[in-house]
Amino acid sequence: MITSPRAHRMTKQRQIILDVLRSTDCHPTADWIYEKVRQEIPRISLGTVYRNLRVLKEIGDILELNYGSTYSRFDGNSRAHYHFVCLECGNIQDIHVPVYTELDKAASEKVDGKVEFHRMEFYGTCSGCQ
Amino acid sequence: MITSPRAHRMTKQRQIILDVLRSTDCHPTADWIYEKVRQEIPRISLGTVYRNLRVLKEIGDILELNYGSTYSRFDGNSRAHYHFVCLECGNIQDIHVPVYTELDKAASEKVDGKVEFHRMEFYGTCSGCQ
DNA sequence: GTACGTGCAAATATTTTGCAGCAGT
DNA sequence: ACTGCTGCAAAATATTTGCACGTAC
Repeated sequence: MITSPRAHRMTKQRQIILDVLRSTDCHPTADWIYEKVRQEIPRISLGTVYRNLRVLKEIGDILELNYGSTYSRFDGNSRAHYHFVCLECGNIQDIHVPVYTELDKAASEKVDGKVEFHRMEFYGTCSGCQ
Repeated sequence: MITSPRAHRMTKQRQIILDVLRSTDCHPTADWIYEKVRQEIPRISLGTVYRNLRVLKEIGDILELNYGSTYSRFDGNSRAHYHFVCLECGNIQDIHVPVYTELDKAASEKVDGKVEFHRMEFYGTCSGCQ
């Protein structure tokens, strides 16, 4: 018998978590998502939110960000893109520039292994904090 | 009276923590550093290690990395450089390529704020995990 | 019907902090 | 001497997990 890859069920909880994440352009924390989803499913637990965020990340539907904080933020846009992090307020913006895939090749030659992709975060001060 | 910038004292603890971090090319966790420093100062506390890592980071002597883990890793090399993270084992290598400072300028034009620097991490599989 | 998913609560893991005494400058 | 720093222990924070029941497929 062939071991099939683990099937994922689209539960009401998982769907709404994904919807919440896709409907915002901020990069929320697990707790922010929890509060938001609770407006639709009041009895959902924080554990369920975390479990679903992990699954969605493994599937590749969302990204987990952890830039300088003790907690993670999540991004409903899984296409490769860069971020701008404000050093003052911690806010994160998406940056709309094409991804420099050629950098992976340059890095490959300097590394003991196989490079698959990269992430880049720009840091500075956002206009609100100037 | 002029408020002077807060002075930092170079204690035995702080010096040894910095020495430990500078003498390794791995990117250790706070706990790894704690165990290492304990060989020299057996009664040091983990709280002291965390407090000093924070100060050293603020001074700019070390870097705090948190790429995909629930815990931070630290880097005794504070000059700008890139990292290669193995997706299998979590190991981190330094990459010796010149830093692309021109990317900051390109990002500046797309961002609502002032870009000061960037960080980049390459992901893939290290040779030991192939 | 099967086995993945859920809610709940307790457990982990990591990092921070209050306090009284210690030590660098 | 002044004030930052330390060890200790407890607290705070974020995330994970065991369990019995629920539900997507």
